[in-house]
Amino acid sequence: MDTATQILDVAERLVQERGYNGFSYADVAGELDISKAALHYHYPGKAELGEALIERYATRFAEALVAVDARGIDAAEKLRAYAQLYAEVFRDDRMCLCGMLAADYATLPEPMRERVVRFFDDNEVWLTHVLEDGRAARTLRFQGPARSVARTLVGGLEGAMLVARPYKDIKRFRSAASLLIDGLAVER
Amino acid sequence: MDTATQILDVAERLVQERGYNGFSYADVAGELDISKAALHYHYPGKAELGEALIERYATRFAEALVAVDARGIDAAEKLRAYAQLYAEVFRDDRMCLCGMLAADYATLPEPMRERVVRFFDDNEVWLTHVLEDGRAARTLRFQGPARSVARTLVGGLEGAMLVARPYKDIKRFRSAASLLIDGLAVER
DNA sequence: GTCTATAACGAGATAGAC
DNA sequence: GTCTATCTCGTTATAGAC
Repeated sequence: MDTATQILDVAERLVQERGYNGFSYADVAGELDISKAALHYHYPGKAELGEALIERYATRFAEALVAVDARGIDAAEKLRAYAQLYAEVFRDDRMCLCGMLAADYATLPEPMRERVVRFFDDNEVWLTHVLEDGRAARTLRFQGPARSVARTLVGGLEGAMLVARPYKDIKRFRSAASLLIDGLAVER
Repeated sequence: MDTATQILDVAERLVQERGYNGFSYADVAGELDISKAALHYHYPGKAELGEALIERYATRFAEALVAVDARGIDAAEKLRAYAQLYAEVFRDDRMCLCGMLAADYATLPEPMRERVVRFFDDNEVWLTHVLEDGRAARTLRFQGPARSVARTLVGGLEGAMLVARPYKDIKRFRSAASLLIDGLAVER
């Protein structure tokens, strides 16, 4: 695997575990046994590395959502698949990259901020469509704008990860995710 | 106001805005126009300052919950009052102190970790009682253990703050909080 | 209690050799 | 592409005077 990718892998994990202000070039270089200078060759500064991290994470997440759409499952199942994406991130004590960066938001350079917001916007758009489809098909039941429910779901899942992480207990996360989603599914 | 309290006030805001790894003794000293050494006199190290921050925050929060109990309102109204506590924190771009520290959890000294977890535990206990009371009085309706719903609420509100903050939009927070809580209230 | 001065270390970044 | 060496600055912390 090429160095640039290895750097992203390590830095991604470190940000998800420790936050943007909780890791350094020295940490990444140390784990890969390369010099900090090599890191600066691939990513000129921490800001550029941060942008690359969000870019890759958001792209992969978007692809995962396309894959969910391609499964041909109903809206309620899509929501469960969506929560499952978060559950996979939660393993080995990671927070959602953009959830973590939302906490660090006030200290982020502007280009990173924009990409974090776009990540949430994209998630909301996808969820909004799923929710509207589900309501139309009567597999989901909720009141008010689908967009509001979508925002509640994004926040609810991000927060479930945030609070469950200190307990290192994925059941805590799964339990909250189920309550959030099953509350929307018809036949409860 | 004495210096120790002024320090807590400034440090609290900085942690809530920027995170534990996003502020420094120099930031606090600069805002108060005192020296860093004076800061070390009142709080020997960043870890001790951090402990004092959580201690005061958790105490005030617990007092606020006692005050809610003293109002003599029904369980559904108590939940709305609980969400209102979060809404007040959300003003001027602050995250819940312990929600922020949950993000920084991996980098915190052990004494701070314990207090963060205790904060969430205490919140869950209070909410669990409210939920059980509300279910018994038929002002709240939900399935499964009250403790699970309590955890979903804590996570949902923390996450709503986390995600709404980049948008600087309290309506985003209020909307999510309402959906979380009104979904539990009878007569929907 | 508060200051100045300074130590000790780490972070982000650059220069230039290989 | 990767290295060593170095720079500059910020951070946490201490010593000792006032």
